[in-house]
Amino acid sequence: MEILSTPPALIDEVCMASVSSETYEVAAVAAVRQPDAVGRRVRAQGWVRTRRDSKAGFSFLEINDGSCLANIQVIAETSLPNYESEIKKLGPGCSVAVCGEVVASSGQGQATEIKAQEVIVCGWADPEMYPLQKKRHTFEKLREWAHLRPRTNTFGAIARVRNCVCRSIHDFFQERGFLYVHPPIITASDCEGAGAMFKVTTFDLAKVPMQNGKPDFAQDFFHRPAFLTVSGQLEAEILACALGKVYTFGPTFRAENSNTSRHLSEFWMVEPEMAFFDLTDNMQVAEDFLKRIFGDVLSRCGDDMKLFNEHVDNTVVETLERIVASRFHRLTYTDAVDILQRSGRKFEFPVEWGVDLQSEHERFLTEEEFKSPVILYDYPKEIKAFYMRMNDDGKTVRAMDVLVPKVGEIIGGSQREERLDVLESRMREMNLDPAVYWWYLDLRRFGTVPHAGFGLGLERVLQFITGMGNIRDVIPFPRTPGSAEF
RNA sequence: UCCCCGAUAGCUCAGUCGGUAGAGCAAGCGGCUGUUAACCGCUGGGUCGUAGGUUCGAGUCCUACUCGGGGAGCCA
Repeated sequence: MEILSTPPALIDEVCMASVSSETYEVAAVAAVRQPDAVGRRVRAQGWVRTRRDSKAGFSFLEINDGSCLANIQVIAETSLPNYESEIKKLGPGCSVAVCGEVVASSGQGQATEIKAQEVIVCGWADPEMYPLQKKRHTFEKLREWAHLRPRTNTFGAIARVRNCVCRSIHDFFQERGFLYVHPPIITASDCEGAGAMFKVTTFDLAKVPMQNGKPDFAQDFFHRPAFLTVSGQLEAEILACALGKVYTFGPTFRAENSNTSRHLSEFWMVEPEMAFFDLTDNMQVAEDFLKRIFGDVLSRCGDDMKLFNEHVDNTVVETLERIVASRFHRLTYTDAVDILQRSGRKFEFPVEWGVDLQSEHERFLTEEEFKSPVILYDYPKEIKAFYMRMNDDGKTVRAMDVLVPKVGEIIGGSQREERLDVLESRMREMNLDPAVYWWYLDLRRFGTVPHAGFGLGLERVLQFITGMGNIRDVIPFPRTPGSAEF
C-alpha cells in the first residue's frame, strides 16, 4: 500500500502557514486505515462527516477524503490549542487537515485511528445552512444538490466504481492491441439516424440569415449544418479500415425527448471497431469485455460494491459473480421470438416475427427464461440500421444486442456491410442518398474488409453494476430534457 | 411526447367530513458516554410548489402551469 501521495497544491498553500515545523507524510484515508500504517506520522486531509464528543477529554472526528468508502477516526484531545475555539464547532461538511500519529484503534469498527497533534480547519460549513445531514437522503433530493452529493457514501462509491470501469475499458482494449482513437464530437452529417441531434451553430438566433425561407447555413460557422455526434461509429470504421482494431471512448449526445430512468441527453459510449472480425468474433469480444469489467469491479471495489449490495440492491454482487463465471446465452432473434411465443406469457405487446422486441420481452428473456445476460443476433433487416451486413436469407442482418436483467440493452452492435453493391442498394431501400455517404462508401470501394463493432453505454453498465435505479445517479452531472444545472 | 402518481418545517412524511398545521430525524442549548446511524432532555423552526377559481371559510375541492417520481416509446 502506497502511503505517500502528492498533496493537493491549493490546500497546502491555504494551510501550510499554520502547520508546525514537524514533518508529516500526506496520506490518503485509504492508506491510513491499513493496519501497517500504525506508527506513521501522517497528515490526512478531507471533510468532516461527524463529530462525537467524549467527556473523557477528547472528541472523535470522522474524516472522509474520497479515497475509500470508510472514514478515518481522529482523536482530538481537549489539550489541543484550538479545541474549544474550533474543534468543538466542527460538523458535517467542514474541511480539515489533521496531523498526527497513526495508532491502533481501541474501539470497534476500525483498525487504526489518528491521534491528532494538530487539527487545521480549512473551511467551515454552517450546520444551519449545509444541506447534507447526518441521515439518509433520497436520491431525488441529492440530485438537486449535485454539487454536494459526491460527498455522500453512495455517490463517492459511484465515482470510484465509475473510475474503475473506465480503467478496465482501457486496460481491456490496450492489452488486446486496440488503438484508442478519437472521432469528432462535432459532425456535419446525420449519418446514422440514431435519434434527434443537437445543432451546433454560431448564428445569432435572434436574426438567423435566411435563404428561401430556410436558414442559410452557407453563412454559418462550418458553412453547413453541424451537430453534436450521436455515435462515432462511422468514423471509427474509417480508422479500423486502416489500423485494424480501434476503440473510441467519449461523450455522445442525443436530443431525443426521452424521460426515463435509462436515458441521458449526454452520456459516455465505448465503441470498438475491428477489421477482419465477423459477428461471432464481435460477440466474443463483447462477452469478454463485460466479464473483464465486472471482474475488475468485484476485485478492486469490494467495499463500494458491498455498500450497493446492502443499501441499493442486494443481488448485485451475486449477479456479477455469476456472470463472470458463466457463458452468455446466444440465440437468434428468430429463436427468441419462438421462445416468447411459446412461453404462454401474456404480453402487453404480442410478439410477432418482424417487430422490435419490447422492454417486457427483453426482461422476460434475461430475468426469467435465462436469468443471465443474453446475446440476440440476426435481426430482421427492417428494424436495424442500413450499415449492418445482410445475411444470405435476404431477410435478416448480422446485428447483435447484449441484453441484461433490469437495464435491458447494454450493448448494440453488428458486422458491417462490406459489399459496395449491397450497401448501396440497402441505402436506397431506406431512402438514404449514397452521395452524402461518399466517404463511407469509399471504404468499400477501396480495399474493403469484413469488419464489426459495437457500442456500449457506460452509464448503462454502471447502472447494472451498482443496481442504481436511475441513470441520472451514475453520472456526476446528468443532462436530461429540461435539466442542465451544474 | 403519452399514461399514472406526487409536491406540507432543513430532510422524510402524517394531516379525517373544507373550519388558519403535526411527528420523526436534522439544527441550537444542556446532560451522559472510547464513541462510531451514539444516547437522554429542552428550545427554535411553515406565504402548505406557482397562478387563478369555487366557498362565509381551502393544506384539503376545481382548472392551468412548474418541478419530481413510476411506466411506455426512442435507444446506449
